[in-house]
Amino acid sequence: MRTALYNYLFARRSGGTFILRIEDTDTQRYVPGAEEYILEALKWCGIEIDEGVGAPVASDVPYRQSERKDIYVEYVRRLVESGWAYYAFDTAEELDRLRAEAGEGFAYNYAIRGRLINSLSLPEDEVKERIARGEQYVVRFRVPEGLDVVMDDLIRGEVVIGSSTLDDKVLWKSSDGLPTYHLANIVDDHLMEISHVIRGEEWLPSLPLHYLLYEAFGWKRPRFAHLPLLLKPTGQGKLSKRDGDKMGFPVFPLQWVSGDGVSAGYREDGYFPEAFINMLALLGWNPGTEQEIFSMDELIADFSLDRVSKSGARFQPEKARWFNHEYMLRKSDGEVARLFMPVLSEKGVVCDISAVTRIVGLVKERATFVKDIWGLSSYFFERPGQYDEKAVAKYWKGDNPSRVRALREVLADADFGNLDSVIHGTIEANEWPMGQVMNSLRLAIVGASMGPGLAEICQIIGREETLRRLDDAIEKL
RNA sequence: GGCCCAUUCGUCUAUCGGUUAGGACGCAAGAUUUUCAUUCUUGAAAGAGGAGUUCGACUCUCCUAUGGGCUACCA
Repeated sequence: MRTALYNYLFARRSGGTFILRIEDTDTQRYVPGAEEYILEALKWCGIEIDEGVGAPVASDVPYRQSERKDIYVEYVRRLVESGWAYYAFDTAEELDRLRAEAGEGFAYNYAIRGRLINSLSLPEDEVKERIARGEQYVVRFRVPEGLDVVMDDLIRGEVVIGSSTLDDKVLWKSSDGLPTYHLANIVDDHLMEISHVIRGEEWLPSLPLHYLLYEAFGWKRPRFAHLPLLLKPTGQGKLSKRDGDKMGFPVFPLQWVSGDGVSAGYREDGYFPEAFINMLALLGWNPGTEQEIFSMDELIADFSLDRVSKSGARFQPEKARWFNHEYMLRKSDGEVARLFMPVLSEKGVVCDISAVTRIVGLVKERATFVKDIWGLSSYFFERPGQYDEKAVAKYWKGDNPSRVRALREVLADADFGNLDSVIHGTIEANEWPMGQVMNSLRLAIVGASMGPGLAEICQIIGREETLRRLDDAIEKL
C-alpha cells in the first residue's frame, strides 16, 4: 500500500498516469480474491487508477500478465536468438541437490553453466529434440561476466554491482508458458512506456539484471527508485502479516480472511482512510517542514522522491493511533455523528442525528476511533446500569446523598437553559464543598466519574430524565 | 557464506562543513478542570566506534561494528 501510494503521489505530482498492472505470473501462488482485494483497498485509500485493471475506461490491451502470455513468448525468442538467453533442462530436483551440496555458495552462473544441462552445453540437435519431445525447460538469462553494472537510483544514487556476482536468472518457464517477474516486468514496462519504477528495496539486488535486460533488448530504460522497507515495531526484520496478528495492530489496509485465519485491517479497526494514508506517507518520506497532517491533495503537491529516506522505517502502531485522533479532532461533529449512527443502531439506540451531533461534539476529542465514542457517551443514551465502585466510595458518603436530594428538588423546577449557574449557585449558597457535591451529582447522572460538563449532560438528557436518574441513585445507593 | 543497501533521541525524522543538533509519537512532571479526558507548558532523551580530509565535521573518504535486503522454474 505504501509503495502504491508513493507511485500514485509521484504520478499525480508529475502529471503522469497511474497504471495498475497485475503481476500474476506465479501460478503456484495464485490467491483467489487477491485482485479484488487490491482494487478495494486502493479505492478505500482514495487512490484512483488511471489505466489498466480497475481503470474507469477499459483498454483493449490486457493488464494482467497471465493474459499476456503470447507477448512474452516473442521476446523470449528474440533473447535466445540474439544469444542473451538459453534453454536449460536441469530439473528442480537436480538443482536442489546441487544447492544442498554446495551450501550457500551455489549459483547458476557463468562459472558453472557450461557443466549443466542447457543449450550452451548440449549439441543443437539434442536441444531441438528435447524441446520437440515436450521435455520441460526454462529459459535463462546469460549474464555477461566481468562487467561492472553501474546503476542510477533516484533515492540511493549510484550503485555498482559486478555482473559476475549475478546468476543466470530464469526468465521463462515452459511448465506454464509464463515468464518470471524479471522478464515480464521489463517487457511490460517497455511496452506500456513506464517512465519510473518505484518499488521496494528488496528489488535492488535485481536491478543489474534489469539493466542488462534493457540492454539486451536495446531499449531505453525507465528511471528507478528503491524505497526503504517497513520494519517490525520491535525485534528484527521487515514488517509482516504475522507481526500484526501477534502484536494486535493491522498490517493490511483491509481485513483479510484466509485459511490461516483473519488478519486485521485498518478499515475494520476503525481508522479513517485519510489518517491511514497520512501515516503511511510519512513512513519513509517527509516534507522537510514541520507539517505532519497532510490531505491527499497536499501530499500530491509536496511529494518528491528526493525527500524519501534511505533507511528502513520501523513501524509504530502508536503513531498510527495518534494520526487517527488528529483526524477525529479535525472532522466536523456532523461527519463523526454520521459515522457513529451505525454504532448506535447496533446498540439498539434510536436517536436523531442532531442530538447525536451535539453529543459527539462534546466527547469526540477524547476518542481515537469512532467506536470509542460509545464508551464515552453511552450515558447520554441509557441510564447507568451500575455505578462505578470507586466513585461511589469516594463521593457517595457523608452529607452528599442528602445534598443530592436537595439539589433534585431545586432541579425539579429550575431553568434548564441556565443550569450551570443554578447548580453552582445552589452549592455556593449552601456553602457545600464543590468537588464533593458535583461529583456525587455526576455519579448519579453518569454512573461514573467521567465525562464533559455536567450541566451540558443534563440539558441534553432533559429534565425528566435527570430527575429520574437522581431518584434512581438516591434509591439504589 | 557471497553480493548490495543503510546507520541522528526508545520510534518517525530535520540538518545538504560552522546550529544551544530542531520537530513529532511515546514517556515524565506541572497548569487548567466539579470528574475523566482533551488542551497547554516544561522536562528527560540522539550523531555506532575508529582513522583520515579540513581552519572547522552529524554532514565528505576509508575501515570496523551493527541493522536490513537479496541470494527460487516467488514476487
